[in-house]
Amino acid sequence: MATELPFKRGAIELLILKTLSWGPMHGYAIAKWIEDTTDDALSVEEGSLYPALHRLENKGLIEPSWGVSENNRQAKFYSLTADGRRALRAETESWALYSAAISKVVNATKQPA
Amino acid sequence: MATELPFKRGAIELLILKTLSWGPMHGYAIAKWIEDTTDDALSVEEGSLYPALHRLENKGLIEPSWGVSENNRQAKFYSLTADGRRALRAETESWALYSAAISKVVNATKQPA
DNA sequence: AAAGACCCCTTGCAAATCTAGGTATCAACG
DNA sequence: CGTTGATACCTAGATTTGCAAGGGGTCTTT
Repeated sequence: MATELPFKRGAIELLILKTLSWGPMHGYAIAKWIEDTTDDALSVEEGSLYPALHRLENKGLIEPSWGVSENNRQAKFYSLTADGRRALRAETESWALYSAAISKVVNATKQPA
Repeated sequence: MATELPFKRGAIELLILKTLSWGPMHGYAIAKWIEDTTDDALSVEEGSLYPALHRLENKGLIEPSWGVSENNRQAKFYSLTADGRRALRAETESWALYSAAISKVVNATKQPA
């Protein structure tokens, strides 16, 4: 009974890039891995997944190539491009700053000036 | 020169609720306080701020009343309602779960199964 | 033969942030 | 006294993006 946590802006793309940093993977497996890794706290809907993959491809951050999945089905394997690796670093850093900033407010204990 | 960190979905509302937990405050001051507290890592645009305030008001989470600001100007002071306090608790918890889940993926070091 | 998991996709809605404008008041400065 | 800058509020429109709800097809298991 996972608490359904809707994705915020841009989060899916970051997670996809991170997932692909392990090596080429197809969309369905990417979604599964994210769900597994977060103990189903986050669920990656296909209606969010595939558009996100296409956006990343259009931006030149990932590259597709057809292959055969571990279950013997046709599948599109995506791999990170050099730009994709750069974007992953940038967005990871950005996420760290962002979540730190939010936490700073949420955990504030002092009155405003 | 703060790194511009665009807000994700729903984040502004959480920060506004948190800010108002200190007591009634007007919109302009809320924005300033958030920017100060985060050392300008987050900047609260007025085009995001006021619609967010109106949304919160429509949901019954905050309540406005006109008064005079510390700079001797007419200002709309918002205060948390009981529902607003509940929402603050709920969204704080939700943010903690969400950011933990994202971090779990972003900081993962092991290969997927 | 049927069911269910696997794997891809698109359309269209809804929500929310930001850009770019606008109005008005007050204090301070030249 | 006129102008500038900070204060304080607002909205319209563009853009983005997550998601619900559909669709298609393949492979395995029962």
